[in-house]
Amino acid sequence: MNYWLMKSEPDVFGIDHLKAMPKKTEHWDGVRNYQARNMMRDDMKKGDQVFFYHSNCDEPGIVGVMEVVREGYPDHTAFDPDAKYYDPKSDPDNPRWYMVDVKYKRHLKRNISLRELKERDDPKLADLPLLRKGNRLSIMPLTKKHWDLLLSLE
DNA sequence: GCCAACGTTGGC
DNA sequence: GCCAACGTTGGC
Repeated sequence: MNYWLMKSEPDVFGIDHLKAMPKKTEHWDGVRNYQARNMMRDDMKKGDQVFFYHSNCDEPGIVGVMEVVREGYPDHTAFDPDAKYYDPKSDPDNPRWYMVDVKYKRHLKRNISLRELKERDDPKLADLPLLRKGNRLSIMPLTKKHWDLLLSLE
């Protein structure tokens, strides 16, 4: 089992949106970054646990837990000229972008904010990608140690 | 293959 | 809104 963290802007698609979906499940579309694409296409497996992270908001941080319920498949929104993340270089015969389906599991008892994690300044969290300067990856792998440590803070 | 220009992310 | 830190594009 693998552990991940995925970022989304709460104004666009937050954890409450996910919870409100039928079956509390939604496809994670719109990722247009190759590193993140590769992880969704190749590495994310059914049953993997994922932190839902709210970015670009008043208090960026980890807000909940979800689970991968469908493994990588082509992101069809890339084929749609009217879609926000349309990419003419991706077509159904040779899809460039992939997504996974995730299911809401629960909110954390409290939000674990980025600010708090930085202030904590825990050496065990030093190599957490999230805390590394300039890291803009919207999907990142977590070690079980990081996962457990973060969960223990809730 | 280099690198300047440009676009995006995301914290602040 | 600003801007640092990237990633991508495309001319050469």
